[in-house]
Parts: sequence; C-alpha cells; structure tokens
Amino acid sequence: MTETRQQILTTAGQLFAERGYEMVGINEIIEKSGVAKATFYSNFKSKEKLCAEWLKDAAAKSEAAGSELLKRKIDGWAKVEAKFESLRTHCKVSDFRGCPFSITASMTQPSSEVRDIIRDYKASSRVFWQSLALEVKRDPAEARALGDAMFLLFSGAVTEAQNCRNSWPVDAAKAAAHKLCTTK
Amino acid sequence: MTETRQQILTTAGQLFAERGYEMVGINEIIEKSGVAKATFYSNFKSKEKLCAEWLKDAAAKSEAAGSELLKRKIDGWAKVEAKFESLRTHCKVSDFRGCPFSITASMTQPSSEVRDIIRDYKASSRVFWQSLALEVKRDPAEARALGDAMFLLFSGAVTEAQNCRNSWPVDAAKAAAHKLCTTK
DNA sequence: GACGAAACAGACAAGTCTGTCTATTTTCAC
DNA sequence: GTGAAAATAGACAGACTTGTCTGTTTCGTC
Repeated sequence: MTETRQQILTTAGQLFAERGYEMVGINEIIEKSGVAKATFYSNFKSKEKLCAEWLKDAAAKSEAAGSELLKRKIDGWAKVEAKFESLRTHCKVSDFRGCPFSITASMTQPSSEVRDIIRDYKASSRVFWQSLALEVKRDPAEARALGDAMFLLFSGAVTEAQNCRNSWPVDAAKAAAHKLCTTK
Repeated sequence: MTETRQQILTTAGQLFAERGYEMVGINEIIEKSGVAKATFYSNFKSKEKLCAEWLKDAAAKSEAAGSELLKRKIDGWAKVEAKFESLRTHCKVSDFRGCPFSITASMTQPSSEVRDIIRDYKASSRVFWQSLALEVKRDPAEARALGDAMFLLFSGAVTEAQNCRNSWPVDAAKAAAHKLCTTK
C-alpha cells in the first residue's frame, strides 16, 4: 500500500465516519487528502470501491481488537464491561455518528459489494459476542442466547446514544447485559 | 389537509421509508404522486419540510398505536410479545429498511428540525417501553431499567434484522426481553 | 357564464455530483 | 543525467439536484 493510497483511505475514513458515505464528495476527499483527482482515480476505481476498502479496513481492525480482548486473562464479565466502557468513551466524542457499518448500509443499494462487507462484519460481530458469552455461561445454548442478546443491546445502545445525544443507553445496555450474565 | 397534499405525503413517505430521505429526489416524488412541481412547492416549502411532516405523521401514528396497546386488557408480557411479533411481520416484507427515524437521522444535519422530531419520537418511545415495563414489574426503578433494556433490544433488533436480512434478531431480542421480564 | 383558486406542464437557474482527460511537474532508480 | 512512473492542477463532460417561474387549463362557486 503506497503512502498516498493510505493517506486517501485515512482521510476518507474520517470523513465517512463523521458525516456518512453519501454526504461526503470526492472533491472534499481529495482536497482534504492533499491529492489530485487523477491520483485518486489511479488508486481507487470509484468512490464505492473506496468505501468498500474503508469498511474492510475498519472490520479487520475491529475484529483484531475483538480477538485481542478475548485473549486477555480477565474474567468474562470484565471483558463485557470493557466493551461497554469503550463504547461510552467513544460516544462522548463530538463527532460520534453511530455504527459506520449500519449507517453506510442505509445509504447503499441492498445488493452491492459494500453491503456484503457489512453483512460479513455483522456476522463476525455476532460470533464475537457469542464467544464472549461462552466465558460467562458454560451451556452452549444459553451462551448463544446471551451472546445474541448482548450483541443487540450493544447495537441498540450505539444507535440510540447517537439519536438522543446522550450516553444513558450505554449505561442501560450494560446494566441489562449484567443482569443477563448473572441470572441463571 | 387537501387531498393533493395527502397524496404527496403518502407517496413521499413510502419512498423515504423504502430508500431513505437522501436517496429520493423531488422529481421522483412529484412524478409518482402525479403532481406538478409547482403544486408540490405550493404545498411544501422545501424537501426538508416534507420530510419533517412525514416523520411527524409517522411519530403520531406510532404513538397512537402505542397507547392503544397499553390500554388493552391483556397482561404486560403479552403486550411486549405483541410488539415483537408485529416487528417480525413487519421486517419480513421485502422493502423493510430499518427504523425510518434512525435512518433519517444519519442523513441529516445534527441540528435541524428533522433531528428534533426524531429526538422527541425516541424520547416518547422510551417512555412507552417504560410504561409497558411498569405492567411487568411493580418496582419503579426496576421497571425503568427493564423498559430501557427492552427499548434497546427492540432498536438493536430492528437495525440488525435489516443488516443481516434475517429475522433471528427479533427472536433473540424477544427471548432476552422474556428473560428480563421473568427474572426477579 | 364569469371569477378565482388550484393544478397543470415544463423550461430554466444555479448548483451539485462522479469520473475522464490533458498537459505539466516532481521523484527516484539506474 | 536520463527515462519511466507517479503526482500535480484543473478543465471538462454529462448527469444529477432543489427550487423558481411562466403561461395554460381545469374546476367549483356564485
């Protein structure tokens, strides 16, 4: 990956995350990356391909952080707590706009490369939460249900914290996750 | 409200719900409503005002359905179940695109009339779930927490059912809500 | 039948967007 | 130093966008 390409990707990623794929134009991306338009198009076939690269990168990073967390030698609930605490920090920054994947999904055609990447990411996210749940509950069926519940609580918290511009949803989701983790 | 105005509102509402505010143009709206452009602009000051009207209408309908449900003479859990069952039906139709309010929020400026309407709707939605929770749990503090949890589970289910184009999130959210409702 | 309101078709302004292209300059390996 | 590769600025095409405006026709009421 050339430095120029990385620069475009980083800048575009920030803009997409802050304002959404559809609300950011190529002209702003190249201007803010300090790159000529021809250079952009020699690095990315189209705006949509850029978007796909951005989401692939973000998914890889998130998945890496996820397996890192799973490897840590702390108990299951502490890992769940770490996820919610990191969300709380994250959603307090002023440019927090919700889940980049879900937001981008709402701005793109249902059948497209971008949507496939989003679907894959969400599927791996679900697996992550189920693996985490397995550290809290031994029984596989119970762990699956707990993992799905926490995944949905987390997703709901991200969405609604953005909608009401307040972090109460994160606290409420964490409290609900705690209850589900501690009841038999 | 004139018939023409209602016609525009209905058509635009369908298009907005199917493809999102930003992805639908005025030209398509007037063409599909069978109305001239001048007529459109004599009924609505701008596209954004039309969007505001649409969301206000949708919020009013949803709130009316909510209080209707609360009034029914069935037990608390049955009402919760009814909400999730209605979501399951709703998300199976092919043009289901997720929560119109959350999706529109991601396509509009954080400070705008539209966003205020969305914030208000989400606040009233939270109140609805808390009222529902009060029928399941007597203790006010517990009911508040339960209401918030169900609100977030529901929101997460809507988002993720859309993302993975499958209704398992609805089932998982309902199961988690059931667990939260039945544990002390 | 006449009047006023409302709807009509559609041209137009002024701007946006993505993507292509030319022509020039910089960079870097050999 | 030379030559190839990569980056530059920016004009341009062509298609879109919202919103305004003109002039015509339809329609209900008196």
